[in-house]
Amino acid sequence: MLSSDNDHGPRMASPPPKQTMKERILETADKLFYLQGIRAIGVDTIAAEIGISKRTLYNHFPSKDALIAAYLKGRFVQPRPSDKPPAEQILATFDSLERRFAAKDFRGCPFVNAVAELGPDDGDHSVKTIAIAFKESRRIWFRDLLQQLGVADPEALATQLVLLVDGSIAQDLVRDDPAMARAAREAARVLLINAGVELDKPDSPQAATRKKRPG
Amino acid sequence: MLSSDNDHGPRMASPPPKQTMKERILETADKLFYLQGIRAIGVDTIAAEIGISKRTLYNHFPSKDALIAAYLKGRFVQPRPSDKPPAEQILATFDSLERRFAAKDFRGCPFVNAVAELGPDDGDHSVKTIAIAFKESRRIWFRDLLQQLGVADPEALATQLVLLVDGSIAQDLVRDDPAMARAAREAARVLLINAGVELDKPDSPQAATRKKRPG
DNA sequence: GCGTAATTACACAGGTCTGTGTAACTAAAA
DNA sequence: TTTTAGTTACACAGACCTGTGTAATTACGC
Repeated sequence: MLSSDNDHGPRMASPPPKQTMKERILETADKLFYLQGIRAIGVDTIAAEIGISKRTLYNHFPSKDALIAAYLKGRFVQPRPSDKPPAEQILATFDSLERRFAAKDFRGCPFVNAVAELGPDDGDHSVKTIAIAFKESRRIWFRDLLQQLGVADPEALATQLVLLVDGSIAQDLVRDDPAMARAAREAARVLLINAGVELDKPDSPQAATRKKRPG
Repeated sequence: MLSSDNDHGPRMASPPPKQTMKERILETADKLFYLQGIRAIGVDTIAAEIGISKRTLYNHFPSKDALIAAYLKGRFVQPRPSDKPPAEQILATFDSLERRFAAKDFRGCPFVNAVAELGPDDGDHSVKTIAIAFKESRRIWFRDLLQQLGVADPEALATQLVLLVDGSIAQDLVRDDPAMARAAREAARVLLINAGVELDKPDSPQAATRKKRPG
């Protein structure tokens, strides 16, 4: 008996993976869509990468558009709640970004990329809808933390923080420079301090000084 | 004398435009590439939009890649020098952004979009090279203005400002919300003030206050 | 063994894309 | 007029794309 690479059957009792076929397809689509681009990857490529027939792929997803939507929905993960102080959580966001930038397989924000790629031709508009929901969820996450910190205008500051996040992502996408995350972190520190948030670790005695203007 | 590139020669007697065929192609490619996406637009579509044959297009550009490169190079425009005070110029950047966001035909940063669309399959890597050069030129523009203002670390602050620019662009791309530019402007104001820059118009008495933390 | 359900191989329709080849046409320059 | 250069119409190659149809195969539960 061959039982090949996992085990057998429709729901294969695979020792290591323990994945549904649908999960395997989605996982592979996620990798290729994100790394190479949605338009650049055809369903044949995905099926070939897994080693299945194109027909099997279409037995699990009715169309490529459905696969794209599933891909984006799968990328929509909420940050898990943390017991660390809110200010630390906020700054840790940028540390996490820096780590992801340093990774070889970082290719920007999948939602922004999808909107840029698919453009206004988004068939059922689900792509843009998902992208907007994701961006808003990030903003809300910041806002709630800022509310806990008691800042005067959490809505406005949360928006400014997501600008720094998305800005550093866009910059890193074209420049491949993880330092963009550090720059964003520094800017976020200034904005937080300006809003009255007390930060314990003054890890950079930057700015607030001013050279004399020549003239 | 060869009387430049429009005056006469093999061009058709077009009364109003006075454009080279090459310019017309590039102009149309620019519009379609930017609005619909590079991968979404074929050379046939561009030729049809102008009303010329595909053959003519290929007589002026050896390949679609060359046309893409020309499109991006054409988008690479330096901001013209201004005699306004540096701080005003910096903040005016965000006002200009807000105006562009409000326009119906704004679809994000063409360079970021191109990198996102073409991905790592960028044939001769010219796309990413151009994109990097553009982003850097923007940063340098900010940096030089900040140097004139005498801030302590113009390099770092310039980077933070471009993060706000690109962040607001990315956010507007998915959310279609020109308010992102205002949020970026407010954040830029805080960063400038924190760096010791004197701003004359305090157009928003925001932040710097802090509600009592519950607990 | 038998039934059931997933999967496979494979062909194919119909569309799009980039890029080329060619002969005829147009209009200005010489 | 003759030459020359740009343009046009049109066919076509070769590739890729999404999605379907079908009959054979596999491997399970019973």
